[in-house]
Amino acid sequence: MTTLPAYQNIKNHILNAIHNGVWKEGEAIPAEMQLAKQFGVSRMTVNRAMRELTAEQIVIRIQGSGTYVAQQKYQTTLVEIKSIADEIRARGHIHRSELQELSQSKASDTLKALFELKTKSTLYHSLIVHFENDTPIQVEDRWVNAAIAPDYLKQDFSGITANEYLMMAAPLQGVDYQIEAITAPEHIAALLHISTHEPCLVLHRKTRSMGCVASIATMWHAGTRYRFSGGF
Amino acid sequence: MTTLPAYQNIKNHILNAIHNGVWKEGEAIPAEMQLAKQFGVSRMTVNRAMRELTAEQIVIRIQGSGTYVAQQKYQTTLVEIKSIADEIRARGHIHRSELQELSQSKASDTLKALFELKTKSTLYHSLIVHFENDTPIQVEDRWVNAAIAPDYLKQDFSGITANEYLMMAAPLQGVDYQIEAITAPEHIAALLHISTHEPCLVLHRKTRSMGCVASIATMWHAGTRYRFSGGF
DNA sequence: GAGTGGTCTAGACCACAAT
DNA sequence: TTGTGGTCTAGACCACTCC
Repeated sequence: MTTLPAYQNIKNHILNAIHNGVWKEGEAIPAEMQLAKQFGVSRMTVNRAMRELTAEQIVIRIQGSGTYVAQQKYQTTLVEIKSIADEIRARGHIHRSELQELSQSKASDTLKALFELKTKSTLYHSLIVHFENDTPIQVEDRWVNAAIAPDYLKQDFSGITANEYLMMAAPLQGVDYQIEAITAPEHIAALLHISTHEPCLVLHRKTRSMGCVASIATMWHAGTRYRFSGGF
Repeated sequence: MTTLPAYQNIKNHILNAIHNGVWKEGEAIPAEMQLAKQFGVSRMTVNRAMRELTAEQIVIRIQGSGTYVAQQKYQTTLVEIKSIADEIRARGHIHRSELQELSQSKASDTLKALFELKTKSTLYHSLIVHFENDTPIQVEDRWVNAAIAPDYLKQDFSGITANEYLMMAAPLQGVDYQIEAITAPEHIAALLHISTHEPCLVLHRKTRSMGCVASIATMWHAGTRYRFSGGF
């Protein structure tokens, strides 16, 4: 273990003290000048340590008053899921999509239940393959509530993703997700250019708008070519 | 419009220049000394501006080399990842874990890089299987920085999970994740009671404490028995 | 060896809060 | 008025990269 920078030692000292309950939520922490003397360090060094702890929401600082321990942080950790098109473009690669299917039908019993419908309303269905530099990266199998997005069939999905259109068509109220690892059925595997026994990273997403289910999508990714990532 | 702090003006100037394409991704930004002269300001003030832009992932800095525009990011929605033990208990099922391996060693070159170590420090390694009602649900392969959790080897992992102990041992500062779908190597597949060609949902997690990497864990789940879920 | 970022100092002036 | 944090300076030494 190499010697840590002075500001990091100060941060660790503060973090430990809070963690061990020496200072509790809302309580005041010694002033910069005092900590500077205590650690035999310049005030600027203490200031950096405290400024970083402020950015990390460990403490709250009030000018003219003092430094206080912040409310405890969220214990749950989060993973970000990004838009496939934005993600590809952000990497500086070319995003292209191919519309495999676009149709309209009455909801089956299964879909009626999934969409939480009382009657067998009209649904739209699309099957789109997203490419990154001509490599198929995602197959997006989507059902859309016609009542929410009546113009869905008229969209040009080469210029706008289904997701982007839905975000424009109606305000998003809520989302539910599931992520799983399974093998793909034949027609999906073919579109991804993989074999049927290769693992797929699958994201199921249900979005809500206007008080009802707007869209249910299943997004298939080749396990060898795609992963979700995130952090804080 | 009150006058902004000098460091904020510098940040805005850099952000605008990147936004307007003056400097593109990967390109170098003028050195601290040069910016200090250009803005008629001390180098420390430029340093603060650049340090904050680094924390915001706008730029990347390489000591001895220079400052470069980072890749742009975009985020949309979030998935929550819960503690396996809590999750099983919350479902009203019985959680039990089996310690397969617990050892100590010097970091290999690969691990040294992953832990962002400068020297080949001591690491602990554990391999734990988590059961839900006697069905293996997760294999947790974990490396721990001995400097952060010196008592790791002495823990009784039947009473406390490795994750719970680490949360107690040192305050958590940050987490990074990756989720992928791949097939398991033989020894993992055997522990999960699955075949080697069955898809696994794999979570890689790196946690930070005290300014360094505390733990790197790989969590393997049978694709047929486990999924991540969340929403808002 | 020259240039870069990483850190640190010992002062300083200011805006603001508490008293 | 006193003490707090917010900002800034003009130096400095170091580790590192690049040539």
